[in-house]
Amino acid sequence: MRPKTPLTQVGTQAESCSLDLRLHILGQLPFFTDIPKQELLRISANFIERGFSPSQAIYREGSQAERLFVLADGKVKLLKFGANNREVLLGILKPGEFFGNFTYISGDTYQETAIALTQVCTLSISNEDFRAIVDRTPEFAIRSMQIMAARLNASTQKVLQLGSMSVEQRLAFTLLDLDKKLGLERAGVRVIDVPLTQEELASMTATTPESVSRWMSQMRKLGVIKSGRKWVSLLKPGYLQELLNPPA
Amino acid sequence: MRPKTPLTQVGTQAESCSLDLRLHILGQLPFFTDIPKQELLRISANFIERGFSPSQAIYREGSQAERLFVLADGKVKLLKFGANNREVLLGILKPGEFFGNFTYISGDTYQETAIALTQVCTLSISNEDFRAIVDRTPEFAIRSMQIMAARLNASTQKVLQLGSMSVEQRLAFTLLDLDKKLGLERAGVRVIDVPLTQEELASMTATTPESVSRWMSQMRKLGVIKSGRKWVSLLKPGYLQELLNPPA
DNA sequence: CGGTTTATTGATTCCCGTCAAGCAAGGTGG
DNA sequence: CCACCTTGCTTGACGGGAATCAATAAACCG
Repeated sequence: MRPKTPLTQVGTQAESCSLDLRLHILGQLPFFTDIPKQELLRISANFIERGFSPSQAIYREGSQAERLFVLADGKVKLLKFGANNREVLLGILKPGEFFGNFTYISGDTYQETAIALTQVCTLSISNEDFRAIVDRTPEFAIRSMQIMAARLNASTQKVLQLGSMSVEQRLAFTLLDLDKKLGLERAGVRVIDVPLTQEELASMTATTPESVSRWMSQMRKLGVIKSGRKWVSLLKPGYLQELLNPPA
Repeated sequence: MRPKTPLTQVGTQAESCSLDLRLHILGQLPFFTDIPKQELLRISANFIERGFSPSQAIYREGSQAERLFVLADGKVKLLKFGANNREVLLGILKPGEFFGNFTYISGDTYQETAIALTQVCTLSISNEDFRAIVDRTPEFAIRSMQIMAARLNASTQKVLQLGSMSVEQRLAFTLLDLDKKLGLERAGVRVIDVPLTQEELASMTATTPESVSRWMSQMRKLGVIKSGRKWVSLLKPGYLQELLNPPA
């Protein structure tokens, strides 16, 4: 009933990632298409890479926001502390996504905490370098705005979710969302490829670990999902989708 | 117990605002400080103005997103439909704020609906003109990003609110927030200067009109607030602030 | 002044959070 | 390889906060 984790495993490597990776990663980002090759080389020279181990903080809410990060490898969670000592999980990032400081307002601080969920490799650029690039590459500015717009939409989506759905719907929605973003085929079965505890799932959906567990047990009995310690797999996404539609 | 509305009244004027307003409004925006005078003139020439009556839609979620708006006068609400036919109020804008389409992705649509709460005057610029300005004014791009970052923070704040507070706390928080943003002194009393129904307040806080009414009745008995049809006034903001702190 | 919108209040139901106890999995070290 | 300990998951019992249903009243508008 509870198989071993089917998620992508990463050996406990050194906490840094290969230099080769840098240009490769950056060059493939949709973000940089349309950016002249020469400019790209210049830009990539400004990035530095760094590795992190699972559960290690990449930066914390409130500390000096000095860099803009690109996730090169692994998974990262963004979170923030809310009222009543509750931790709210804002989102999960996969390779290629940007996080950290987008704006460069002198003296500004990070608005949330970023923590590695797996072995992680990041590329990052300083505020100053970022600003310099924007100044000489309008296309870069537009792209940045598009990314921020996408992030804003995602956040708005979360507001909608929390503001209009029941716990069950939020869970269904969140699993479908995670599957769409992080799902992959593993031995012929769809798996959400990120190690999430039920407590983390609870803090994503504004509920409690107990409620998550109860609901997942139920879904497991119905054959809608499979799950184990820190992993979930969707067998009948259609069933979850149904839950989101008004019941009549 | 229920005095007449103490809010700012605007006569039912023509649905447009004076041409003089244009440069005046734009010139005073923090957004445009640091932008060369000459460029500012050029930019302002691209804006067109338009007026709206209370409850009139400025644009709707899903329709072609063609313009970026600046609110010149009046109050606007942004909303979106969530699950279970529930309407979620995302925010309230006051003069000087930007809304509409920030990004110019061809074929993109507005992500939310904007509705006038009062008589409203807007200035707006087309996607193309906006793009042209960004291309030749990096400072403008940075400013835009800062605005988007601020919007993202506000949205994140709302996620935190919905994800970690009780109904009572959300109401207290929301009133304090509205007061900070839209509060003014009227006959020696602080008033939240925007006509909001309890239903709208409910859709801002993810609760029901009944719960809002009950809580407000209670607060009124305690002398914490005064309220009437479509208006609220905070007498003891400190009391509301207390509600937000962990009860021990 | 009639009609519509908005606010109030009570009765009732139920979702889901809290508290509590026990179990399974995984990692570590002897 | 097993004992041990930590971390994560499961399940039950219980209570309360808040949604729902329903009816009335007050405020506003033409």
